[in-house]
Amino acid sequence: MPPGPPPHSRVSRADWLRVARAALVAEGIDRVRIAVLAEELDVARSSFYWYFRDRDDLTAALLDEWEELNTSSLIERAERPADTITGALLHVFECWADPRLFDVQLEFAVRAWARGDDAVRARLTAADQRRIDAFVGLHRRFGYTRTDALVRSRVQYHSQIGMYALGVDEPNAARLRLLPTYLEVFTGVTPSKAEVARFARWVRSLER
Amino acid sequence: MPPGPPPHSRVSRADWLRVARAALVAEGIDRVRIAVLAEELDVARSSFYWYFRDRDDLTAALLDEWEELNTSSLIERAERPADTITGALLHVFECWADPRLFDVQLEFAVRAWARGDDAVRARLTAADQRRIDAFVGLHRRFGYTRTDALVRSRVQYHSQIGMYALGVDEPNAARLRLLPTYLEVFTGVTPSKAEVARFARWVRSLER
DNA sequence: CGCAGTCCGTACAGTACTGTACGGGCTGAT
DNA sequence: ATCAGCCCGTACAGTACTGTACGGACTGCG
Repeated sequence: MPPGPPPHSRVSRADWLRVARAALVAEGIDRVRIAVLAEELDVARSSFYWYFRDRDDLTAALLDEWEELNTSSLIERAERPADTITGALLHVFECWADPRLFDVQLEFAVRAWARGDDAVRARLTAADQRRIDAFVGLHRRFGYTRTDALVRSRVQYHSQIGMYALGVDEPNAARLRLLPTYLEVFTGVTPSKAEVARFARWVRSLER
Repeated sequence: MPPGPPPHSRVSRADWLRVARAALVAEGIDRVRIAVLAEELDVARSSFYWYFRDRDDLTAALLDEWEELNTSSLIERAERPADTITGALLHVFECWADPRLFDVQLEFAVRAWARGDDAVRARLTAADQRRIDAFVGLHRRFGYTRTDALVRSRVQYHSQIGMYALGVDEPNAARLRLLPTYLEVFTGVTPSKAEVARFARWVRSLER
């Protein structure tokens, strides 16, 4: 087992990161304030400077966390083999349905952050490119032309990001009802009832 | 002609709004600071309190500006008559191509702002609903089913918002090359060469 | 020409932070 | 038992703001 923190340690680096990430998600990077986090953790600010060099050190760690979490599962799902294009898309959709695979709140907090920080923007742009490339590869394996693969990848990825940007939150039942139509618009192909039903079962199994 | 400001007035309310909007767009609402704006305008902070009650008064005015600008032209274009569904969509696309009809930077600054402010979020959600409703009406006029109209409206609006969220900026030539494919994915209908060519001419006329 | 009203400079008090200095309690290892 | 090293409390100095008070310059109007 991993060596836990010494018992005389009131908070850990992970605790600072946890409350910082919560603040980033809830109110944006500008309101990630050491003084505020210290108050939430009920500890003196000087504790912070034990675990982090300064505030920049903390924000860099937050960005690393995001990069580690959100891009890998998306790419892994896009590369997973499937019998049909609609089935392949449904593999990707798992990321949009399961918060453990893709943290939407964190994603958008980082996007808002990137608006005022060029270094963050650069890492975000690179991540977007890697994700789109994986989507294009997925379509190419099913015989779409280069242009079709690019446009459909963009429409799919952009509309998902856009939906999150709008903060749409629909109950799963309504979303599943529209799912076949989404798949048909996205791919130009009618999905089989079986694969849609399988995905619907998977989503409902998540709810518990 | 409108009565200009008195000559002994160094700055106007519009000046304050202008630099505030620039700061909002560039760095987010949290960095719209009266002291900073005053320095940019090269005027004392006390001038601010002549034109605005306090900082909240300024941010409310910024939100009004956004609501006035960005939603009306989008809805107007969505309601404009057309011979084909693709032609109707091209009317809407004018907003995405002409910064005078839709200020993308302002739009996303407001979306980032809404993440940490419930009142802003409420106005944003209402605006999104009005826009989507206009899109759905457009599709219904061309015979799409309720479900199809809703899904296609969302895919179109969300993917546009998502593209902006990603900060994609492609040269017009590349974008126009992909335009027919986008239209076909969005509508399920192949656009005529004539309407695409007409739109391309209009875009290029904007560049000058 | 004087006056009412407009607009801004200066000054003050207060708030909310940042980073650093320093000391001390607590811990496990020797 | 003591000691090095970990972790945090307190205190200090500095920065970047906010809103208010007040006076004065400057304007068009009677």
